[in-house]
Amino acid sequence: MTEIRTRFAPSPTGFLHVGGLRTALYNYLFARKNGGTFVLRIEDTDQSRKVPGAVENLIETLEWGGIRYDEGPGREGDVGPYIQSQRITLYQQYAHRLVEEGKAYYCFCSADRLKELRAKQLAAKQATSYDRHCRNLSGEEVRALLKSGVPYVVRMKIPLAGALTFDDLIRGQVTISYENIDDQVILKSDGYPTYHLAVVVDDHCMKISHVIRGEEWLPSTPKHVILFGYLGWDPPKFAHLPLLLNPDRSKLSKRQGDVAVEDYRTRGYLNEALVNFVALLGWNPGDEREIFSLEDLTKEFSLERVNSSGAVFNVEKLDWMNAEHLRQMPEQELLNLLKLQLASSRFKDLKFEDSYLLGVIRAMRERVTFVKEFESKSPYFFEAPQTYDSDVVKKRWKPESGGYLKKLATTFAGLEKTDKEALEGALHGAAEALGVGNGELIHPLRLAVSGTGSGPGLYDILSVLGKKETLRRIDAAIERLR
RNA sequence: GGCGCCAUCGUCUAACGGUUCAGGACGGAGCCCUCUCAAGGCUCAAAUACGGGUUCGAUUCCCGUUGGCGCUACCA
Repeated sequence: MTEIRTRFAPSPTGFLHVGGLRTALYNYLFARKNGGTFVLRIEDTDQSRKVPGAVENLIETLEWGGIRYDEGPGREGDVGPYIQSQRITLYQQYAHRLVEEGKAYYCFCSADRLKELRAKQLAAKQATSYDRHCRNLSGEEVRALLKSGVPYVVRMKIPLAGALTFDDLIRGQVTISYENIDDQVILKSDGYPTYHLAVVVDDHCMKISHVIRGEEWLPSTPKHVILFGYLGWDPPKFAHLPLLLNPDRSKLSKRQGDVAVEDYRTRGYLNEALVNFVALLGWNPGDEREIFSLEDLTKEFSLERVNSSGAVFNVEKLDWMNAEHLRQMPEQELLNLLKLQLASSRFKDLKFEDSYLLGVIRAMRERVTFVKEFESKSPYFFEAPQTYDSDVVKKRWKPESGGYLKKLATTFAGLEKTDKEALEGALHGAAEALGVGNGELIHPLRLAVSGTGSGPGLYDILSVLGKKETLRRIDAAIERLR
């Protein structure tokens, strides 16, 4: 059996798209699952669309997602280089070989002629396609044109009649008639190959066994299959993934929300949550599990379970998944994330003990979707309340509350142990002594220490804050809410 | 326009001709738990696009229609 080799081949025209993340992920998972190799190749054959820094950004973002390539830029294997602009002579050799063998031809048609042809076809309501004008040039004509320095491209010859059928691992057999395929340009006038030539040459030279890519490539796959045949190579197996869609079911794009992986990263999504989420857009394990680590996915993934219809990128479910991953995360890991978050917050100058932050984590973990919400949803763990929620004051703070809390404070002050049980016992005792229900103390106290009416259990808050801080906040509240 | 792909709750999906009043999850509604808010548990509403076949039997297979999307560049 031949070795499994997959590749992710983005063009460095900007940031990594979430659709790209999923494509990369599936390639990575398939390789991992089958003991194969995952290759990263940069397709930068369009000079005009190059964006500086995009390659570095792509790699960095992939690594953030935990998708580590085995071979690629900076991680050379035997079949490099892995950047197409460094391989152009290779493509040129093959392009000219195809011309020599009569499987491709020079085309000297100007952009203007092509444009005109197009306009004419459009006006006549015909399919727009190249009219193969240069396919019929004589040897002398070609030599003369070449000699006079007229710019040219190389086009592949598509058979004039018949049809081509290829197998797709996800879609089964796909058939397209040759008459619907253009004599595709494979080498541009600037000497760079087009995607079609480069992808075929590289997938062969890099010994790629499975081409797993987006569905937008399905219509051009026949061209690739023809090229593999012309070059005398066996084509790899193809698997065309369903598209990721906007809520309105158009192809996922900017405008209708974030599409860059980096955007989700800065918005606070966990890498494992985003990866888990995109993995499930088009694939499922066959049972009802939904929460997976990258490692789990590696064990479970199979191309057979990839489906063929497009999937809407539903942020609400992503949010839920992020919360799930947050809840499952080991405390120490969450602690590190929280420290990072705090370091870039308005509390960055304050110092908190790990044990204190761990207390915050235990109290808030079930209540947050993002790490930053530890800060935004419960700022009272990091600073005393400056104001008190007026609705809660109206509902919970009665004229006698101040007096009750004063009494409660005295009880607390006398406490030696201030764990949850001791605090609860003390509060119950105080309520009984005052002859009121526990709620008459609990609610005003929550308001006093947190400034809000919602959040973790009161005793959890108190035990995290500690006795001294609790008493200080009670005093402040009595003063201010008088 | 031409060609191709796709079609189950609002969304992600399960079902690989019959254990199905079509299952799960997100979101929504309600109830329980409860010091609040969450989390959790329980319950409810919500789908096989349409029309023909094939078959004893179709969500499942075939055809057509409709719809959506993609491709149709010297972009990938």
